Amino acid sequence: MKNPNVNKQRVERPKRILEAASRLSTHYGFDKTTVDEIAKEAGVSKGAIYLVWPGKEELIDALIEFEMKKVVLDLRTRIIDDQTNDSMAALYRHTLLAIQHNPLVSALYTRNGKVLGDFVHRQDPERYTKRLLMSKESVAAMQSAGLLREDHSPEVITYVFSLLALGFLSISSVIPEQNAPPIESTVEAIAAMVESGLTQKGGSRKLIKESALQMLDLMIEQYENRGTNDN
Amino acid sequence: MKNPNVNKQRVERPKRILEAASRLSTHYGFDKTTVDEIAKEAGVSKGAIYLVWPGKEELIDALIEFEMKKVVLDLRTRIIDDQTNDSMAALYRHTLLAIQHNPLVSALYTRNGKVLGDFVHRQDPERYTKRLLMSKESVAAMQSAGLLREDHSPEVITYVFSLLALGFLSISSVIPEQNAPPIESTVEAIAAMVESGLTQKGGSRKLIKESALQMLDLMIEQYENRGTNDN
DNA sequence: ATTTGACCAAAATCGTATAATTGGTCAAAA
DNA sequence: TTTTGACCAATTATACGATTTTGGTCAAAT
Repeated sequence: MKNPNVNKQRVERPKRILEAASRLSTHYGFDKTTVDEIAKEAGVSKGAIYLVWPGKEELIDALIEFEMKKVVLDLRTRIIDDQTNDSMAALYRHTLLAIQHNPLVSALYTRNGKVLGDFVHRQDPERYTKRLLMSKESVAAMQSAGLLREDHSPEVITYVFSLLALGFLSISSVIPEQNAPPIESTVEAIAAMVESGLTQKGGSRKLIKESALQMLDLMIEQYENRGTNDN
Repeated sequence: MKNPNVNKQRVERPKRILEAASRLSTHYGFDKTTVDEIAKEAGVSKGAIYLVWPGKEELIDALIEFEMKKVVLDLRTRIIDDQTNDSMAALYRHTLLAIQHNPLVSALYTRNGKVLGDFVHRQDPERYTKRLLMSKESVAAMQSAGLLREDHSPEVITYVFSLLALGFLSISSVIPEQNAPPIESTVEAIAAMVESGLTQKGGSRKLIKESALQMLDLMIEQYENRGTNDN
């Protein structure tokens, strides 16, 4: 406790382990990645992992949360950095790209069995069906704020957002990337479609960015609280 | 040859076999369905099947063509019957519903391994990636005719059409149907989105229907020619 | 001239004994 | 006190022979 380096080392260790697990899992899948390999990759012993989590299952849980948080943080900076275009389209575009940029979350979303393995599926199927896209509630809130059209129910809009993302993320396995147009133009077209088809004209651009960031900060806060808790 | 019933019986038999194969394959998948079972279900002997096709592989090929043709015919009647709404939105809506209505084609589109089995994947992967949705060429033609927006390339629009359909068809495996909004409202929202996001305002409604039917008739003709050929 | 179904070789499946791997533990080292 | 890694039980992979299933054939029946 005297040496702050030791303390820092200790609090950063779970993170290092998760990063190792992330690297290996994206490459070989959850099932094919062993606890031993993760330990080796993280430069710690196997026992050290069991000092943090009671079992591999809980490690995977933590890994998924970790990756989801990374995506949310990535999305946050994408939105903040983009100062030229505070539109609903831009918001959705950044969301798609942020998810696509993260292989594990992408696999989780598309239910890619190769990466997820049987591991994740064995449990109750609902467990990993966490919402990354806007929730029904957020959509409803945005409708009230005059940002999204109100002639579709929040359920339907949320559903369309999801299916659009799913299609975007899975299409590469049907149409090989070499036959596909550049991602940028695709995302651009999707975003434009969402903009003209689902948003309310004349909504405050400032409000869009604000409420999006508010939503994300809430999610980040939730991740942080959960991470602090026992597990 | 004297009795016309015999002749009719003969020409209809391949169809009966395909229908039997269709029934069994949608239920058990290609792999789990045996040639013998198909013969039993169709009320013919196994040899009779080999009188029509040289092997199971060719039977599956024929089955897929058969189902695709069914979808195209279904789509055709949907479009013709819908006299109230000759919009691009309606066209796309009918397409989605027609595909979704056919389990085999739906499985082919979403690459559902349970139904397709290893059988279809063993071959060159391109083989069964036939376009059902509008081709690049059709899209380009519709752009020239002022029906689709020209600020996206034909490739991008085709790609977005595909990914949207893929998302629509696969979402049920991620979000269970009980948690989903009614299909009608979903399709409605998607169609509205396509309409406002990808179509050119002021395009002739008559032209939309006309060119759609023209395209479908061309496809049907192609199926018919192929069916007449040797195999 | 057609159609059938018993028949066959090849492939898939099953049963199982053996070997290798892996999640998890804990006495010992640091 | 904290961390490690040899160790173990249990699960999973492998090998392989026996058994069943299945795609495909063809002499016989219709």
